[in-house]
Amino acid sequence: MFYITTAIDYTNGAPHIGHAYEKVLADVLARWHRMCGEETYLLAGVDQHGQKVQQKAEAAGIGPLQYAQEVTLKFVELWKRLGIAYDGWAATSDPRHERCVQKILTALRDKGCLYKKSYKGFYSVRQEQFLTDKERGQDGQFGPEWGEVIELEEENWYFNLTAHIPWLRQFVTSHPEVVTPEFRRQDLLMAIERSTNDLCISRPKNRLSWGIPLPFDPDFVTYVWFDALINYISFAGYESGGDATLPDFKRLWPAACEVIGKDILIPAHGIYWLCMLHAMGFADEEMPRLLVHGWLNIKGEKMSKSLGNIVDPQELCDHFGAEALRYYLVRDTKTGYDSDYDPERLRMIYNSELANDLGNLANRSLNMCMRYCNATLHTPSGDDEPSAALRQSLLQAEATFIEQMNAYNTSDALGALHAHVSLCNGYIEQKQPWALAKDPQKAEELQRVLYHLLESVLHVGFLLGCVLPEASGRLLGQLQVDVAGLTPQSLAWGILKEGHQVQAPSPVFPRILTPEEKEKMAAKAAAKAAKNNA
RNA sequence: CGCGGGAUGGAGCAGCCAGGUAGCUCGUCAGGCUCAUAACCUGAAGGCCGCAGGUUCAAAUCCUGCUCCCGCAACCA
Repeated sequence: MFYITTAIDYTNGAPHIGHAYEKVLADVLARWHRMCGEETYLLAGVDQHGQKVQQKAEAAGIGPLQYAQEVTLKFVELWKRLGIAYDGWAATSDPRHERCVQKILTALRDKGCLYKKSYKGFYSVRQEQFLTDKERGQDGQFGPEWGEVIELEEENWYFNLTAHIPWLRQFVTSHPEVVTPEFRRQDLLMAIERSTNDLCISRPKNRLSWGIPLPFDPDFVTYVWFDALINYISFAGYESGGDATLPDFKRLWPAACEVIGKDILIPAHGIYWLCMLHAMGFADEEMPRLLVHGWLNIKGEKMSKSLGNIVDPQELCDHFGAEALRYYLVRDTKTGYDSDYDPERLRMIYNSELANDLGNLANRSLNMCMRYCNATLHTPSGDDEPSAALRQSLLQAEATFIEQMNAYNTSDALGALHAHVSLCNGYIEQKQPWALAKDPQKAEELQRVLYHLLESVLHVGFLLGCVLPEASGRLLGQLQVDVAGLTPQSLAWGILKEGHQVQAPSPVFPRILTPEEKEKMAAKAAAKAAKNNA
């Protein structure tokens, strides 16, 4: 079982390109494992509670649930548009989740992991939060942005996080596979050394009402992380009491891959979450594995509302198509590292690798098959050096693809496929099938060439299915092959059978044109029309 | 001296760990081909591999120092 989760997105604003990247990455990995014949479960969802949602809802003059649901809809629409095929949906206002959170809280309190204590400090009424020295300005005072600052004493519930830190240190040290990439694990190890405080897990209701009430102290709601992180197990069926609408926890857990951003590794997932699970009684081998991705910057700058450089993924889909965006995101980003979003690169990579190289390869190969061989393929008899080299190249590309996908390295995996596509285009120049077609003596060689090309397109098109499900389907449709039951591991040369019939091609990856190019094309078409009329 | 990442032809990157002709994608220029989505193939131009030292027969690669850029800096409830 490959149980893969994504960070649940906070519903205080519309999704941006960074949200899209994470879901696309997770979806590609999930589709990859499904394709390999592994039972797979992809969980996505939204984090709906908390102060920011409450504030935004108040500003909008509606209830927090309604506000959260409206924003949730934007996420759901985007995932649909991007083809994110999740099996479970984790919305934290779901009663099944709330029940689970409360069960866990009760169990932890009974175990003695939670305690209540009082805290006194400076509190900003306007921002509704306690302030620390970090918020003080140069002059040592709290700035005007905090409004009225008062001293306040408040009781709250705490989780005995520090009691679990020695275990965590030992666990993360001795299990390097728990965090990918490795340099993030180093960050985590350093952060663990700085973890010296317990975690406050409640908010008084008079301050924050939009949350899950503590089952043993109704004046408080649950702190948002203690609520949100639990989604990974609550929606996997943990302590569900046999709820048939939820999966069987024993089958799913532990998560093979929790996809998160670098911003929430420390402290949320790397420290809180692992310690929470440990406190609940999960053993070392029941801990999830974290896949930490980087951020998308916009032309070298951090994406932020104040810079006004937020990129709307829906608009990108309108412009370039959802699959072009999917390909770009997982091809141009080295998993784990930051990358720079640039629509010019999107266009460039799509046009070059998909339209010009793969799409055109499929198109020209199919077309030659139609023209020269009556749409009929024949298994090759005889061999030659370039054809043998092509088969070797394909074998190599597939091995690399499998290896890199399993290592979450989508970019190099796709790069390997593209390398083979390039080789195929060179092979065509070398063999010149249009010349072979003119010589009846060369019929056998011609058939061999076309067979090698289409078998290649078939293999590449099939593997690409985890990134471009729709385009892959159309490609395979034109080849008239059914890949049901096929896995990357069982992919062997010779899927196309003697006498196989193919379809007339139509471009699977139409070029994305710039406005200038479009104009040029239109002018040319007009000139042609005028000529035809004359 | 807080931690980490980076500086490689016009752009984006690989190579560095295990020193030995500087490679890839895009762009530019020139050819070729005509099956194809103004696509494809071949070739060329373009880099003192951030700076300065050192080790070595040999340094983008190892060591030392420096400059510049970029993140992170938990807890702050």
